[in-house]
Amino acid sequence: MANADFHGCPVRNVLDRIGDKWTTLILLRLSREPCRFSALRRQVPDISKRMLTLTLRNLERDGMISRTVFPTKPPSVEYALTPLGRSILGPLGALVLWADERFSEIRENRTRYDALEAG
Amino acid sequence: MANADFHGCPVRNVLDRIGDKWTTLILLRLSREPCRFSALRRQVPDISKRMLTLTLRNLERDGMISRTVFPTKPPSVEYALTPLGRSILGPLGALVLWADERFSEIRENRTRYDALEAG
DNA sequence: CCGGATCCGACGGGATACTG
DNA sequence: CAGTATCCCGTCGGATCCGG
Repeated sequence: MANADFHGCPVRNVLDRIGDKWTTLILLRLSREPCRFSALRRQVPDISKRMLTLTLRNLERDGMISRTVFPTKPPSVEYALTPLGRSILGPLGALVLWADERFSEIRENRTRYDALEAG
Repeated sequence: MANADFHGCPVRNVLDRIGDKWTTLILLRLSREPCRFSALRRQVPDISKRMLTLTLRNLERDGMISRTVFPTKPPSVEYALTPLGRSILGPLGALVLWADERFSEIRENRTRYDALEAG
């Protein structure tokens, strides 16, 4: 297994999750209401079936979301946040807020930096 | 340029940074006091010169840290948080706290999930 | 409808050697 | 001391096809 030296670091484990491409978007979507697979696909634009499945599996493995199968025909599956999953919404929301407030400033910094580099 | 569709999303831009392997560790280290290149290398275990340089450059480009060159011989360079960089410590700290509090629970969930998969 | 299996390109990041 | 340049490999993630 790779990165064996990081298995014991809580911060790295959490950042590896929320830092990936889709996890945060899924969590934010599920924070509004439980959601089925197909509905998630439509509401999280551009995600592939493969990555949606993998992201949901990882979140389920961590105990952040629950997976409920309804034996209808064809079957339907509903995903919802667990208490553990809901508990990260606070810290995550603070970060999202920070991003919204400061991003224009960051973007200005980047263009200015890049302009100086070009000269 | 890749991921052109994400350039306008504040959340993705921020998560792409703090989600990478070293940025958060650097920020936390600099939150205690300004620090020189070599000191950072020693205090952030296992980081390579290459990745330390790249991470610092990205943070400087975003305006999160400042870079001050002292024309001594040999030269020394000091990195420090800017006000913008300091402003993310709150949200980041909340996340780190959450990680520390919940990681044991997450790890138990993972081992239980993996045990069921194996059976 | 909800996935799993496979193939493949792109990118992050480590190791190493060189520079001012 | 503080980087830069090059090579290389593992992983992430998209596309596609197959199955219950």
